[in-house]
Amino acid sequence: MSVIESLRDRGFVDNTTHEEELAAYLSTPGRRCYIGFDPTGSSLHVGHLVTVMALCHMQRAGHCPIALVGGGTGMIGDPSGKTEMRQMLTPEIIDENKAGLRSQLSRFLDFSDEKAFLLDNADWLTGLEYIPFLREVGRHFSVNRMVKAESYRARLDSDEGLSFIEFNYMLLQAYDFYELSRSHNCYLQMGGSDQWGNIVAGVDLVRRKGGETAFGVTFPLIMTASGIKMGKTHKGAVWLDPERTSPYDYYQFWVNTDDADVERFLALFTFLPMAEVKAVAGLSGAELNAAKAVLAFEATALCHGHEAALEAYKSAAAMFGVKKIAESLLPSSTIPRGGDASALDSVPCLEVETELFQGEGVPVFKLFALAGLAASGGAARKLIRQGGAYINGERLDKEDRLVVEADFEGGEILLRAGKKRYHRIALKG
RNA sequence: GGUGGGGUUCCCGAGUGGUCAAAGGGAUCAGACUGUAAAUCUGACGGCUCAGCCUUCGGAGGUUCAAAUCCUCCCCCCACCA
Repeated sequence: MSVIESLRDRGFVDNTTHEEELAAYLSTPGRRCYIGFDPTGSSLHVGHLVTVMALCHMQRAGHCPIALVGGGTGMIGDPSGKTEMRQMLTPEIIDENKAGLRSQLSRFLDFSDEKAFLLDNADWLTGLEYIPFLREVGRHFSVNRMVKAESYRARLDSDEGLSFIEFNYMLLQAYDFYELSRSHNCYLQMGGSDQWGNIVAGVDLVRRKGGETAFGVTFPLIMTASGIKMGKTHKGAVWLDPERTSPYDYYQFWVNTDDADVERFLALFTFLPMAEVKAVAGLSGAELNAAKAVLAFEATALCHGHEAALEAYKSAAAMFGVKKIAESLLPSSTIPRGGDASALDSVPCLEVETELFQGEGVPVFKLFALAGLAASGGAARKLIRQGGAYINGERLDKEDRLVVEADFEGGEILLRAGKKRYHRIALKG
């Protein structure tokens, strides 16, 4: 099975340009393909994962992925899929974000020995000169057609309008593709479905300027069954950066996957064989729940490593109970199947001075606020009032109950807010 | 530049002098039910040192015992016209 077929099978493909030629292009190993990443944030989040996984699949299939950081285009801002104008980024912030991107991508891709590249389009975009650019690139673009592109139309119809700087985005992204085709022999660009217009513009430009065929593939926008953009939660994005979203929280994010999404997500976000993934379709109840654990385990292992995944798994087992995961369920997964030892190590922990708990002690609601389980002291009080706060497994009934040294078991206290959020408090020293 | 319409608590959106921390919906949080899911029901939902106090309705002043609501100036947004 070719990569492209395999990607299609796993649900990655939304649209492609000239399908047959593309399949032929990819039948030779070592082909280059690229995806652009906006350096608008210092960390990637789950919403980027589809594109990252696609690059992984390419690399595993023997091709050479290029992650293109939009250091240049980031100074413009892509209007696609945005209802309002982007904030322009300063070069310093872009630099910082680039560094973060690189470290995260290298968890997924092997950048050694030119097996993959990380490039920055600032390298060729910032030096462009206006008049030559217009003469060489601009003349290939029909404003009539650009205006019809989905990415612009939404903005043209909106109250916000479209600024001229953003209108140029398409030309620059198209130019990227042209540049990569020449400098890196790269003839395939992939991206989210909102990038279709930009990608096609690049394909056209490569043809017009070089007379060569280039290809484009877009991925569907992944929505959860409840209709939210993948990776967005109430709290904002689920980050790939362990500093921002701990491996434990990352694991929990996946465990909390909607029933209806499990099979689809296993296909997209793990490398488990499709034959096994498809078997999940018929499951329900506890079995389906076990499949979520596998999904969480595999996804966490990919992003944070096997060790971290194991820890998150154990912590979950400690708090929610050990689940038996049948040998026959997704057998390729390396998730522990029996009920082995559990650990709390990956539950976030806050160290506090011992003195605080000597004498009077500290009112519990303050601890909840301190640990970040409640946004403020007031919110913590509310939580307790509603019966959603626990200390060492016991439900609290008094907001200002004082916590003293004697409450610590083995130097630690386990706080719990609601059903799923835990935090440890440990004595310092 | 002209004319008209707007800016309300996370979002949408009521509210035209006191009864307004401000209707209703969404989102969120908690509880019940479950499978750490969904759906449903219940409660919470500006802040706090929480039976009380403090701060909000674009900004700054003013009128009034009392203003989100009235007046003045300013800022910003939108539509149409230029």
